[in-house]
Parts: sequence; C-alpha cells; structure tokens
Amino acid sequence: MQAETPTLDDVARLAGVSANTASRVVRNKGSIAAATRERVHAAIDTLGYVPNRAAGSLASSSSMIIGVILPSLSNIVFPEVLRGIHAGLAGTPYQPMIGVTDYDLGKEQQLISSLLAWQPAAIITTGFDHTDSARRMLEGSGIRVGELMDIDGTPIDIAVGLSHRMAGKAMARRLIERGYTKVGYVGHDWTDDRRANARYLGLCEGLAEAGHTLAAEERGHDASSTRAGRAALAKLLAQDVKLDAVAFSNDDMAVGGFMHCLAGEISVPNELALMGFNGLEIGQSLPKPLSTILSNRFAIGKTAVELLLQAGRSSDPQIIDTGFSLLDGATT
Amino acid sequence: MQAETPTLDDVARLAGVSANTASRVVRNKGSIAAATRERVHAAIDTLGYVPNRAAGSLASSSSMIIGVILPSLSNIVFPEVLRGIHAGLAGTPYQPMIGVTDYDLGKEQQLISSLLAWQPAAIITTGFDHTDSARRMLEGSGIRVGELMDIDGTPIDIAVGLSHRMAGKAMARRLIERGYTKVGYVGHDWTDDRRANARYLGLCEGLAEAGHTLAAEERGHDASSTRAGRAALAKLLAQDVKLDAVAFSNDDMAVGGFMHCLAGEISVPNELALMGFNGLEIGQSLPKPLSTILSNRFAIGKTAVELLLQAGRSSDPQIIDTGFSLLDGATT
DNA sequence: CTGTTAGCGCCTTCAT
DNA sequence: ATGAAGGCGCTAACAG
Repeated sequence: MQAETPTLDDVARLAGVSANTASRVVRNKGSIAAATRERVHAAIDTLGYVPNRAAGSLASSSSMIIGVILPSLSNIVFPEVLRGIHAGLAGTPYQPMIGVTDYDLGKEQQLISSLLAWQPAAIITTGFDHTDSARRMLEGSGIRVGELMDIDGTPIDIAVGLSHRMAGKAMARRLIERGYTKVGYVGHDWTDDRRANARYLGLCEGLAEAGHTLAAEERGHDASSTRAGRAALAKLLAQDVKLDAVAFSNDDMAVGGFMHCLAGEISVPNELALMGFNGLEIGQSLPKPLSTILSNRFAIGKTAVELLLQAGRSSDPQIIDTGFSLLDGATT
Repeated sequence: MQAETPTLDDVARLAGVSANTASRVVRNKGSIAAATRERVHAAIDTLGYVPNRAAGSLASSSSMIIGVILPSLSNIVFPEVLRGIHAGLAGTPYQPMIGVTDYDLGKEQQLISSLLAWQPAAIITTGFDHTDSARRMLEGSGIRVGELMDIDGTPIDIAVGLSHRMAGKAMARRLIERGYTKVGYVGHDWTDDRRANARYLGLCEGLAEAGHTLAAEERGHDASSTRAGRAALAKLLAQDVKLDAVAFSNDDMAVGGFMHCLAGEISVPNELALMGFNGLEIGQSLPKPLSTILSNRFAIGKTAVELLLQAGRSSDPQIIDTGFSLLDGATT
C-alpha cells in the first residue's frame, strides 16, 4: 500500500551525511553546521521521515511517553486535569499514555508496572496512597514522578495540588462567617477517596474552631453524582434535625442537593444554605450560582507536566501548592 | 537504587531454556510443553520480569498501543467514550495513547503522524473528516482504524456510532407528536462539529416532513456549555417569536436553557418545552428530567475496541450502529 | 516442541 | 563538527 517507511539511514543517505549526524539534527543535540542541518531537514521533508519511537526508546532506554494514571474518568475533574496535562505537553514530542484505576490501589500498581515497561520519561498519578510495591517501583525507576491533587503528604518526587484539609476548613469558616451554625454534611462514598475525607475532616476542624460541630451528616454508598447528591440531601433532611446549611463533598453532590431544594420548594439560601467544592461550570450556571471552592484542576495538570519535563529528579521532594479560592455564589 | 531490570535472557537462563522459548511463553504463542511453561512462569515471578515494550515493538514492528484521538476533553461525552475504550482494553496488554485535536483537522493529522511513529495496533479517531494526508496515512498504515461517533459516511476501516441525522429527525418527530409546532433551535458553535450540524439538519428535515419549519434559531459562537445554553436561550426568546418548544444542540446547552427558565420563571413544559441530545446524567437530575436522546457513548468506545482487537483489517469497511433511544423526560 | 541466527532502527561511546 | 562501531531487548524466520 505504501512505500517502505523511510528510516534515519535513508535521510542520512539523501542528505549525504552519516546516520549519526542525521540523528543529532533530529534530536537537536550537539553542535551541527547550519548547512548540514538544513540539508538534513530538507531530506526529512522530502522523504516524510518520522522517527521510529520504539527504536529510539530501545536505544536510549527512555521514551517520550508520559504515563498518566487517573482514578476515574466519570468525574469531570480528572478529564480536566488531563486537559491540563495535554496543554503542558503541547508542542513537545511527548505523548501521554493513560490508565484508570477506579480508585483501586492494586490496579494502580499494575498500571505502574505496565507503564514502566515503556520506559516513560515520567509517571503522573494521584495522591500519596500507593501499595508498597508500587512505591518501590516508582522510587526505583529513577524517572520523574508527579503525585497530583493533594499536598498533605510526603511526595516521592513532586506533588502538585492543594490542601484538602485547608479547603474543608475554608468551607467551615465561610459558613460560620455567614452566620450559619447548624451545619449538616452530605457526602458520597469516600472509602477510597482520601481527599473527600480530608475535606470532611477540615470541615469538622473548622467548625470546632468556632465552637460548633456537625449537626447531622449523610454519606451515600455510591460514587459522587448529581443523582446521589439529590438523594442524599433528601435523606439528610429526613433526619429531621434543624439545619441552616449543608456542606457537600463536592459540586456534583451539591448541584444534586440544589435540585432537591428546587423540586421540594426549599428556598436557598434562606431556608437552607448549600456549599460545594470544586467550582464546576454546572454549579455556576444554576439559577443561583453555587457557593463553592475552586480547585485549579487544569493548572494542576499543566504545572505538573511543566515541572516534570524541566529536569531530572532532584534529591529531595518538592511540593507545589496550586491553591484554591472561594467562589462566593448565592447559595450561602 | 534497584537491581538491573531483568531481561528475557535472565528469565530464560533461570528457567533453563532459550530466550526464544521464554518469549513464546510470555506471548502465549506457539505450543509449549506444560512443564517448560511453568518453569518459565516461575522464573518470571521470582525475577519480577516485565517485558520491555520498546524492544518488542521494534522487533515485531507493531506495538501494544492503541492510538486514541479525541476532539475534546471539555465535553464529558468524550471522556465517556474513553471510559468505554478503557473498559474494552481491560485485561488486555494494550495501552491507550491519547491525543486531543480541539476539533482541528490539522492537529489530527499531526497526531496521527506522531502516533504512527509508535506503530500502534490500531488508531481510533472521530468522524469521517480528515485531511487528505491524514487519510492517506491511516489507509497506508495497514493498521486497524476506528472512526467513532458517526455512521453517516464511508469508513476507512470501521465506523462505530449513530446516525446524527436520524437522531435529529427523532427529536423533531417527538416534538411534533407531543403537539408542538412552533419549534425553535438553540445551538453552540458547530463550524467544526459536523455531528451537531447533522442533528440540526435532521431536525429541520423532521419538521419539514410534518409540514413545519424552524420558527427561530440562535447559534452561539462558543463551545457548548451550560452557560452558553443559558445565554443562547435568553437571546432566542428575546427575538420575540412565539415558540412552544426549543430543541438544543445537546444536553449541556439544554440544561443551561432549563436554568434560564427556572431563573425567569418560565414554566416547563407548559409555556416552553425543552429537548436535548445525549442523555447526560445532569439532565436526568433536573427537577424535571430532561427529554432527550440517549447516545451510547460508553458502548461506542467499548464496541470499537473490541472489534478492532479481534482481527486484521478486512477488505471492505464495516459500519456498526450503536443506535440511540428516546428518554421521555418531563420537559416536553 | 525447542534452539539458532539475524536483524528491527536508533542512540551512545569513542574516534577523528 | 562529523563518522564508525556496537548494542539496546526482543521477535521472526528457519532449522531440527
């Protein structure tokens, strides 16, 4: 169907140089006479040469692959991190290779192993929780490792994210400031989602600092979703504890809660204030924009990639706080 | 930090066989004595051997990579397709390598070129629109090619998706059935989104069959989003044409429209009926579930991968219709 | 059923 | 600034 794929030798021959020189031009490495460089580039163009990455990886024992391990794709947050990663990779020859763990550390370990088989330039994963074996593989690989989303822990190499405990605390402070004291909590199943748990703990801590405690809470057994949030708020209110505000584990849940209030004609925030976490677009498009905390997902992905590609692993771990900010909204 | 990564030779030596035999065991290829197989597996376990994919790819000029090219990650639809792809790949040694085009055919072409440099087992992309060069590369590569989302066209190898024209028609029929005759349209910028355009055309076609035409339309210049939908519906209604129903380019836009109605106290569907496309979770969690058409994104991804991995490219292209279904909802 | 022999296409090291 | 030689780890023939 198509002529033989041209190799570096073909390019070299056409340009009248050695394969080695052609390789140097392609990789932009070492010093090369301007004239030769041009001849090689011309040859590349006329032949339509594309380097064989497998050969390159084998010879250099390192590839232009960035291994990316995400806990989930159902939650819009991670595609947004992935967008950031893509943005950071734009214009570079690196390609992301993706795996999804479903919040399962065993799957993460397996993915790390398969990804390392490609000798990637870096591996990006989330959080600080890994199996011992996974941690050993990452440490021993010598490649750069990014642990995303969270910064409350000790990174293997670099961590990029925000303090979820602090974010939880900020939610509490905000509610207190606005005069709410009977605060309830609605969460999804966070047995495997440490960060939601951290926000919960921060929330409690923040309330405690003001001399309050959670008045009631309801935690579903499903993943976070609008539907789950709606159902869970209904359940929480059925507990018949007098509440003036509800903090949600995230925006998906909070939007669901808002829907419940709409359907049940509960006036927000007069009768009940709602607060989310993430700052998703959907929350800001509600008839009343959701009061929430903006996490910078895109920036997390982009920043991580940029740092990871900059240089080799340094002696001691590094933490990059991408922060968070309060979105005022109209639901508190 | 860690001992030399063990190679196939190490495994072979420990198992007392030749490297080739060890390779056969690893790849589960050719017939091997049960006893040898066990010995090799034992050696693999004790050494913690993981095959070097680059070497394998180079030697076999084909890799365990599936190139996946998506137009966008901002639209939840594509992460869901990706989820399907992952599901189809689960338990296989294949890994997806991802690229995002932002609906730019030039970027698609470039991505195809970089992905082919890895000699992937297959490439998955969307739609039938490609640059000539991109098409030639895909055809000439000889590898399997999946074109996803749409089936109204001629595939290079296989197409998996649904007829967006038919889906648009189904929207029209549904509205007509319910007695709506003054139908408006709200769309996002679909200069680069052929499928939204196809649904629009199908919608017009369906209305025409019943002797009607679009009463008014409003097309934004932004990508689809809840926010854009909200704004666009406001603009449409400001045109002051008497409407009894509005069809949206997709659910994101329709949810935004719903928000506008909530905020403006427009009763849905009494004063205005709303209809979306996609069947996203958020639409079904509204106080009134959105009337919409369910596209089977997950199935599209999963089916495509399964077919692509089954065998080599056959002589003539194949079309797989994953269909769509009406979600009744309460907004029509 | 298993072993032997050659590369795959590129990069690294060492010369020049 | 460029070239020559060797090998990365694996798999594809071919033998036997």
